[in-house]
Amino acid sequence: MSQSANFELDAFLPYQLAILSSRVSAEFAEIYGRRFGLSLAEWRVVAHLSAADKVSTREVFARVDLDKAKISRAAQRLEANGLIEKRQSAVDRRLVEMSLTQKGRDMMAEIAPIARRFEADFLARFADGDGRAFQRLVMEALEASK
Amino acid sequence: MSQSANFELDAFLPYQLAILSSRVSAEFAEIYGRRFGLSLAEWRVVAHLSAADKVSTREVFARVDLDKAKISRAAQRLEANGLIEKRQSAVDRRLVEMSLTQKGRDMMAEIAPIARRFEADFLARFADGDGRAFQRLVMEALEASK
DNA sequence: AATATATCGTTGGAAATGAAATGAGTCAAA
DNA sequence: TTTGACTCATTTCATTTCCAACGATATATT
Repeated sequence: MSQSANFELDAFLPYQLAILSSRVSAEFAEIYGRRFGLSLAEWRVVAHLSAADKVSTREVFARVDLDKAKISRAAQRLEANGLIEKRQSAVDRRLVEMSLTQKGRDMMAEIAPIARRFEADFLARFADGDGRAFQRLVMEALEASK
Repeated sequence: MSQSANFELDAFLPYQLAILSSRVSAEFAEIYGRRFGLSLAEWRVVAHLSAADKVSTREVFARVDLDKAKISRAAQRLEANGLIEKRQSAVDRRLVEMSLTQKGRDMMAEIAPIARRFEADFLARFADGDGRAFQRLVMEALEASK
């Protein structure tokens, strides 16, 4: 009998990782969704903008793991809601430079501590120093899979 | 100036986790997609069935982190392709019992070692014993977030 | 038994998604 | 300086997804 067909999905790391990630994301999305009406794509865009302003769609695209169409649509909604500004780059007129408005910065100033707290709470679920170890290993895996 | 608005998305664990998970899933999906024409949902269903046969949609739903509609549609395609069988449960006629056909078992017998190899290769990217440590911590996190 | 309530899997339809097409702009080579 | 090959952001369109409704069945209450 082919015993190798007997496969334990639960013990399969890619699956475990997917479950963990989707749970954590869903938990956090619940917060910024309920509180600020943001979608995941919108959250990522404003979060990225808060660190590096004057950013083109293309740069966001390169850094944030969303496809161009999603970013473009997220940016449209963010602009409509007054959270970001978009303007054509003077240097290269194909590029759209996005930046947070004051309203956008205010919102990020509210979300940032909530996000940090969320992360801290998550890490606190681990025993002892395991939280930090976990984060270190996640970063190691990210480096290795680039 | 509100410095707390300055948020480093790259260093935010939920984001890191999402990136890592989607990269790993995409890599593996490439394999079962190209080689067996399976979607993610289909892969999960057959993988789950390989360990526990005679399973209702509802049980798959409970264990596999997919919504009912997706499972139902995945099962339809799998049945159409002769990989699973569906029959009404004699005990409770609302339930649909799914199980792998011989063809389905054969396919899983092919995929299983590929999956195990994929996982091993991924773990080997880590330094030293870090791979096992990582998997242990992922499981710890899953337990803690139930 | 009759009725009400809950659960099962599937389906319909609105919304989201992603791949490719589009149109505007840049740049290099002849 | 014209041509052609690229690149950028948006839009289009076919597909997928998700939620809620549905019909069928089961269970609890009267």
